Amino acid sequence: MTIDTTALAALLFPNVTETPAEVEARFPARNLPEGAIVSRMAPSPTGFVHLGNLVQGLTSERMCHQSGGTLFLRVEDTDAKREVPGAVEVLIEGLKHYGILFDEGATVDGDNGIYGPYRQRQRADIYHVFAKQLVLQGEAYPCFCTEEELADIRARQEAEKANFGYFGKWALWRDRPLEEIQAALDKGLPFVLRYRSTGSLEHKIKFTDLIKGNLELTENDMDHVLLKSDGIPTYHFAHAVDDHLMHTTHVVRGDEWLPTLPFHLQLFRSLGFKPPKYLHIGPLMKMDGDSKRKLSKRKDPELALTYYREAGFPVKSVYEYLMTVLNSNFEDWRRANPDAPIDDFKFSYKKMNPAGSLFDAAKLRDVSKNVISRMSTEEIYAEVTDWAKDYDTDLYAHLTADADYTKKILAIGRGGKKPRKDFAVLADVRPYLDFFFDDWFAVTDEYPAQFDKADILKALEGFLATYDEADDMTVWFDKIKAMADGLGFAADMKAYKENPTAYKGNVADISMFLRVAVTGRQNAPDMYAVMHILGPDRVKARIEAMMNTLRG
RNA sequence: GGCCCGUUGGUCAAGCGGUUAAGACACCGCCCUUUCACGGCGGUAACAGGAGUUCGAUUCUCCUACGGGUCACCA
Repeated sequence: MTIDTTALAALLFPNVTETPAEVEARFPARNLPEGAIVSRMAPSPTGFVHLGNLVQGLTSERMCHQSGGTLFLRVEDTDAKREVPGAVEVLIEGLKHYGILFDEGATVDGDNGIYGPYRQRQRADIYHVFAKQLVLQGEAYPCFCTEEELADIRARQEAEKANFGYFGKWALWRDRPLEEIQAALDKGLPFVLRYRSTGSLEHKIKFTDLIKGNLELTENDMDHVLLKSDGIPTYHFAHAVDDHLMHTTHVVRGDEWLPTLPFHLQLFRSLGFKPPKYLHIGPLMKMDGDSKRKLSKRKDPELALTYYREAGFPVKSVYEYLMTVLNSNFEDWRRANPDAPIDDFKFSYKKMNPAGSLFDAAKLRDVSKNVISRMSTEEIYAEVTDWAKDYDTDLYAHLTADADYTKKILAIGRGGKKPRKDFAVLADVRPYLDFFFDDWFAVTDEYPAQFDKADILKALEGFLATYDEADDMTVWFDKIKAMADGLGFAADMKAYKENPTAYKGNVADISMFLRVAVTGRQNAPDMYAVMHILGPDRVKARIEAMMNTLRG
């Protein structure tokens, strides 16, 4: 049975007057150098940006910008039900925060570029032109099935152990005569537009994915929905139309799209479009008990980018961590070029792993430690104050009260070949430097029990007796050694190790006595530097306070 | 259940027919060191299993197992 497609198209799209060719003329080819890659990020505005978005975005961004191409942002807001108010802004700001720079596309204020609108809901007219074309070609038809009918089909398929879906004999409206469609329309029944698939499960298609390699997939035999009852397209249809009109050359997306790829290819062919190249990325997984599973938005807070921001991971850290996951040679490159800007790294999709990878929080911390250790004093200061302003206002107040003082602290052991690596996250800064602030500093007398209080007192006294801030480090430490010797503590570590029982302790212990008095703890950065930053008055005051405590 | 993808040490991950199977994180030991943070040296630890193809398979093919994904008017 054949149907009059011209009549059907007129019935379904009475207001569509533009032709596909006219629409195409509004989206001219891009004027870009040979080999330039055009790609996009096409997230749906669900209210937050997640790690997967960033992985995909980073890949697209590197490919576009390293090839002299264009990266644009398209908002896939086709699902009105899931729309979260303000989500587009959250999305754009979030991506900007992580340094994904778009050349074109949706912005907070509107659109930037000639291939817009870049919000799909605003492109309804465009999709309708192509939908009408498919109807005319006999490759699309309206379906008036209700939710109940669809559920019933599914139930019967389950009972029969048949494949699920709307296809073949289950496709109730696939071959209805025009009169019935007309009647349903007259009744004002809602309908969706479906693709009339001629594919078969018996047929395989060969396909080359840039990450997964050569694939053999089964043809699509399902009559998927093209336009929803509100006239807005599904992802599939919007993808084909938009990426064609916007001249996308490469599509980077999660491999959960692989099963629908045959359908997408089918659509491109029906529409007469050349499909883009595809890169399907494996999912990010996490350990859940004994098994791996894909990171889930609902269960895993660490999927949201805001989680890392709150925890105090600098943007650069997250970026570099992701780069180590995406391109395995990145770490080698970074070791060889510790100070090079990350943009100098030659990113290659060929180095990407076809399998999903487990998100490794320990590795992230390690990468972050290195990233932060490489920052200049100014940079770490800016990073930590920026973070503290939002997440630790008390710390922020302390850090900014005297910026020069704070910078001196942050400068300890910074620079040089073996910089200190104290911070994995910016939140680590507070416990690291709290003792530099008098209102945070607390006197403790928690000395290990094996030491005699009298010796500790004598050491503190002895130190104060000869302390001169003008001493250079060698002189300063020689004085401590001399004092240690006088108290029966070994000044020379080697001598001590050879015969530990001959001494009450060693110079390390003496240093520890001072350290506890001055910093309130047994572990701290270099004491010489610490004392110089605190200044002689405070050093003295703290040591004296400790002596009073010890005397009871 | 159908279809699809994947599987190298605890984790990330090189390798792309012949290697003593890299490296990083984590872990352990030693060294350096006035503590810590670094740094150096070393160590434990892997090709899921089985058939083929081949002179030779981690690399190619098939089967099984396991893991993951997908089968919406969500993307």
